[in-house]
Amino acid sequence: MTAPRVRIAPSPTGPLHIGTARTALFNYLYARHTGGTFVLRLEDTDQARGSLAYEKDILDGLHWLGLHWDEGPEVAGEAARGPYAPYRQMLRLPSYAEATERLLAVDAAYPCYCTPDELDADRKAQEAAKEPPRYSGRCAALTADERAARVADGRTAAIRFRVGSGVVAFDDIVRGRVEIDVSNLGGDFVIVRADGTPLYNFTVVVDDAAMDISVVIRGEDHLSNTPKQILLYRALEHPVPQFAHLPLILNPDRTKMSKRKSQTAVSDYIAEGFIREALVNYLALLGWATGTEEEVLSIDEIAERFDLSAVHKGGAVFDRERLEWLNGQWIRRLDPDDLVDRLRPFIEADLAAGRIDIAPTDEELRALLPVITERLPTLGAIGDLVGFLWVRDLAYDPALLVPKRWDEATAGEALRAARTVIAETGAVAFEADELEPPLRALAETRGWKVGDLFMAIRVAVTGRTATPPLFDTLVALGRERALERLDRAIAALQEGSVPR
RNA sequence: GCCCCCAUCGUCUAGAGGCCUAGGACGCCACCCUUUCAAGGUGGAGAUCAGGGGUUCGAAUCCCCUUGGGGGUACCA
Repeated sequence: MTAPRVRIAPSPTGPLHIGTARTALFNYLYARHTGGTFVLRLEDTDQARGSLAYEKDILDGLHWLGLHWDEGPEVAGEAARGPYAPYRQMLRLPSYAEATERLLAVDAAYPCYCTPDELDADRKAQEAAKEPPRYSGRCAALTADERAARVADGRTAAIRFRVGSGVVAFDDIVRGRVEIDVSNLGGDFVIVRADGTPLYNFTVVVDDAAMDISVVIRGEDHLSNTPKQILLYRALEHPVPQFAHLPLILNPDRTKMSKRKSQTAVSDYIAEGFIREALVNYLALLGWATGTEEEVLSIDEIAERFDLSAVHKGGAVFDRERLEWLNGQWIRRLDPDDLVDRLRPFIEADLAAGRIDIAPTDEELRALLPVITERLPTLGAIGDLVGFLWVRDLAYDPALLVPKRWDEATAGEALRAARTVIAETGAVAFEADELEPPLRALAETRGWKVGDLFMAIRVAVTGRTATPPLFDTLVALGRERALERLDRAIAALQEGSVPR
């Protein structure tokens, strides 16, 4: 058996969808596992809905995920590669025309002059009669003279494919044997619009045949298209590829995942700070499992274990909580320098949005890593976590400076005492190990709970009650700025501006 | 309506006739660790395997029916 050829064929009618990414991933995994070829083809014939911006979003997203294709079109400065070019449908128009001629020549297809109004009326009548909608076959047996008459009438023709009769069966790699009676296909279907542009069911077959695609891996929503396509393969006298229909990714209400009910754009996940390792890991485990208890796996480890026939048949609800957990797992596994690089764009974004005033240097960020990695569910959480380090003026409710067990006077006194200790200690070496013992000693001699003292200091220097470890935070802030913030907190308490 | 597909904890899943009084993970709860928050560790609640019939010495696993859910029914992809 020769190496399989698989493909992802996105249509640039919207940003890269999670579902498309998952289908691309499974194709990629199958290709890598079997030593096959992964092809990218752009289905850009829907000129009305498609756009270049979407095209870029899709390609960028695929690249970002690490789903690099072996063959594909020229895009964003990248040259086309592969022996089956072109890899975009608008450039393949002649091949559809040629295929159409072949079908017409053997009468496997015929021109249909029905107007939209006629078709509409047919459909309505069928609906009223409680019959399943199907093409009436009005133009199926027109004589040459009758056709000529309609052309003379100025009518243009769509091309319909003769569906015939019988049962189409195929062995789906994930679903097993599927059989559909051709009489349920809705009659002869249109393959070329009256304006001459080809339709999906036709172009996929012509392209997949031309590109020698041997395994078609796609979403379950295409299952019912498959018999039509098999009929087309036969009429075109091309071997029928294998099919594998993947279970759908679902909204929480178990309907097909949609923009209306879920976050579906991959770019939105990227913008939130999900990392590719996590998204790939998560998506691969939606509808498929290794059969072992391994859960956190790299794309290469997954490719090694991947088995299309073990893919589930039932749909899977997209669970963001689990994705976040995996994201945390992967963030903690990242190499520190890599993490600094990946964090950078999020810091820049915070800066641009005015959420912070100063950007840390790589060294500063790197030093912070040990205390922030385990607190980062997403990269985008960096600002929430330690943004207080990079703002000039801290804004917070002074009431937070007073721990539950204390009153304002105690808080003020504690902060003054702490300030003195920190000022003295820091003069030698401003390090966590140097700061902690004297502050603990202070709490002890005064009979304060360490937690209370530390909390007062924490709020004074960060403006928040939940932060990374206090002493690391003080060090990251620097001696001068820490003292400055303590002074401001003390002043705030003295002004009596703390509502109880 | 018609056609097709599917069905194990809330969610993702293991399970391919006896190893299952159904295992893991996320989430949830408790405890431990602990200056807060996380992370980590330990433990717990949570599924009569949709229901009913078969087949079999034996069924979550095989067959049938019912129910429920989903997908498709375009001169969209």
